[in-house]
Amino acid sequence: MFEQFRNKFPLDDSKWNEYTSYFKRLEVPAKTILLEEGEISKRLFIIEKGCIRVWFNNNGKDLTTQFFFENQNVASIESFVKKLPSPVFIETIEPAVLWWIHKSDIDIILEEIKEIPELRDQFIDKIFQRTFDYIRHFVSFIKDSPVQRYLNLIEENPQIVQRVPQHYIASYLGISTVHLSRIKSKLLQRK
Amino acid sequence: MFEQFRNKFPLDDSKWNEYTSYFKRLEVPAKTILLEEGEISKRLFIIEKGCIRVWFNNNGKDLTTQFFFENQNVASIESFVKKLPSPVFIETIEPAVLWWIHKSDIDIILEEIKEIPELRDQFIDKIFQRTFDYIRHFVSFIKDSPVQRYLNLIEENPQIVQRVPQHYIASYLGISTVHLSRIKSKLLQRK
DNA sequence: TTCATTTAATAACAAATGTTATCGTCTGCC
DNA sequence: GGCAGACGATAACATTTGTTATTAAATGAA
Repeated sequence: MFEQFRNKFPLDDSKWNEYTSYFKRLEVPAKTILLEEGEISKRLFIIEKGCIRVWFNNNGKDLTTQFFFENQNVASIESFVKKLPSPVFIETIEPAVLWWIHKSDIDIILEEIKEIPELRDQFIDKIFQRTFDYIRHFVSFIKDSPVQRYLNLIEENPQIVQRVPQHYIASYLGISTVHLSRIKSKLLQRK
Repeated sequence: MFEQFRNKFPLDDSKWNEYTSYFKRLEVPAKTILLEEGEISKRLFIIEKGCIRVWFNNNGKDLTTQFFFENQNVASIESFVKKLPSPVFIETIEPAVLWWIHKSDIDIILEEIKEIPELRDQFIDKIFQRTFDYIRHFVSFIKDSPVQRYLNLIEENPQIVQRVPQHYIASYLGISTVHLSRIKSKLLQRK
């Protein structure tokens, strides 16, 4: 699982082995809740196989805010970083193989990593990049119509359209399931 | 201008004086464009007095994405960090007194600061916090109705409602000027 | 002050989107 | 194989929101 990342980290083998040994493997069925709303996020997950959504309950309806797939890492980020109750659920969509690491272990790794300029800068870049991604996502919400957002999704994130049930996608796009269904059928007519 | 921040930075006076000397004062009228769309953002602004908006042109209509007030700092963040053309304009709303620092000077300061654990962690916290703020803002967009978003704005950011022309606020809320006007009059009726 | 410009309110109408309900299909499980 | 539950399409209708046009008020510059 971790070999593919090996060359990204200028660490000697003993450190590398120590760090990877912190991760535990976890196999779960579809619709498994990995983090409850209100719980403090203490585990960071890396997805070996499967797909995960982040969502929250809004007046009885669930709103999905993010999807994650193979090789991505998932946590309720503010809860994880600041030890606050999570505003969201984290739940598998498909049966999944995951690796997770405890917050306290990550903290140990980070303290050490922050002393190595190259890795520290890599870490800072990652946080920045995450911010930029959120900004992009946000801007597309105020800029694009639902139809355009759906077309963007097909273009930029085909995995979501292919692997995720449609009603989750609808709430991710900020529209009702009925409306998404209408959008799809109108797009089909044009072809 | 900078004395108020002095105690936040564990630096000796010589470093402090060097760093603050990088900043230049700038006084501009209302509706001054500080950064053009397409331009690479090379200046970070700190607002001593006045108010600024960040916006972009979407099919002939301008969409405002952010407002900034006294003591906040402003740049087209991804453009500034990655030296890419800015997708947005930065423009004063009121006559303003600003202090700005060149990207190359910030880079010098950051390189030094990253070696001081306390300041480095402060910097990392700032980036995280910015991300969390974007997430919050984004979530309120998919979660709340325009009426609720307007009420939140009054509650959480009264400065915006008080100092910013209403048509900018409308686009910031993701609605038309007419709709915002309707919302206001309906809220007045209820009282 | 005066005039042009900007800003905000409102009405009338159009378009987009949500809601509820129904039906058919698919899927996983016993 | 059959059944319950999940999923998606569609229709009918309701509500929200946008568009365009008009008017009035506020603002700023000469």
